[in-house]
Amino acid sequence: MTRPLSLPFDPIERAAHLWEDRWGPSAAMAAVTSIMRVQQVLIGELDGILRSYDLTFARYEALVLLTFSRAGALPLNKIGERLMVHPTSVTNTIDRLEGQGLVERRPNPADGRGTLAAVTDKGREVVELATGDLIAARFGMRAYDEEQLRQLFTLLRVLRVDVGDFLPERDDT
Amino acid sequence: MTRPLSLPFDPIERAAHLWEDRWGPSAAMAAVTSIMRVQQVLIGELDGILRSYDLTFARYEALVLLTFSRAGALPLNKIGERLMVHPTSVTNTIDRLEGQGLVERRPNPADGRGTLAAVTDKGREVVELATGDLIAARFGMRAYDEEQLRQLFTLLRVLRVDVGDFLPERDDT
DNA sequence: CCGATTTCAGTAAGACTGATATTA
DNA sequence: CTAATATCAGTCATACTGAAATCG
Repeated sequence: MTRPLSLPFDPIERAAHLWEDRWGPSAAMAAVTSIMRVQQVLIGELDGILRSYDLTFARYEALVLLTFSRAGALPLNKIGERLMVHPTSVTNTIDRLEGQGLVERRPNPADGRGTLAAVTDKGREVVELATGDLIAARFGMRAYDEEQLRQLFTLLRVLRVDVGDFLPERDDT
Repeated sequence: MTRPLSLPFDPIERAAHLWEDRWGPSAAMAAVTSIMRVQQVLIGELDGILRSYDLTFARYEALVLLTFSRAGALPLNKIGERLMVHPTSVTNTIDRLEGQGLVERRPNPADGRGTLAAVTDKGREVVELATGDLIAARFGMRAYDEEQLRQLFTLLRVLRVDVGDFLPERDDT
């Protein structure tokens, strides 16, 4: 992306003012547009960092998920559930990781229909290195302190609950 | 996207805990992952709404931008600047809008190298209708009240300033 | 000549639909 | 039999690189 020097004004704020004059309250529109823009910036930076390892953030997430599982292996459908991606996208992601030797496919001993994706040793090495780089770059979130990061997480979780990504913690009393 | 019924736990929060045990503070990772997920949810809903008009959110944004300009027309490079998209993407976006009869290309009278994109009457109609639908859907942000929307905007602006999207308002005293 | 504007050709990653083989 | 699992083929919108034509 060409970074064509900062605009002298906030383009989203400007749009919001014009919006307000024409269609009324613009807070939702301004927030949505901000999310889109921030996501675009972040994915650009993260994919840029991961390019050295021939990874994208999507594939990195899958790898990390596998290293988090006890056996270093998960059924593809579980991967899709956790990462919230389409089954065909999981197949595609694992194809690529397998092609890079970071993951291996095995039949699922517990379900003859299923396949497990298992991290290889090389996969674990790459995750460690890539994670180091991402942490050094603070995941592209250098602008925020810990408190702000928590605020963001909490605010965004409101929507994730609302769309039914997961059931909010039940009280076990 | 198959919406495979809510998980009984927050997958991002779970990942954050495992992360913490292994690599330390996870707030940045949790926030980034949340942004990615929320963006995915929102783009899915917005593009779904706009599909009736054969639009995507990206093309809708370009159309709105044009209707906000005085003459209903802007040079392609200005569109790219405001929407923060790559020049070739602007060409592609305008190609599609033009193919749908929502926009017309004209030579830029002020710069022989340049091209203007101008909204057509049909383009203005479609924007009105599509905007009505988006507002009815509250831009996918039904989970939030006005105060939270402002918080989100403000928090996200911190990053947009940090990466140099625009110069924060100077004080004209 | 240098630089800005736009387009084009080509590549890549991802999201999705619809169909299919396999197995619970 | 139905439903779940994974894959495949193919489509689509987008992002990008590199090169080129045009003009200031």
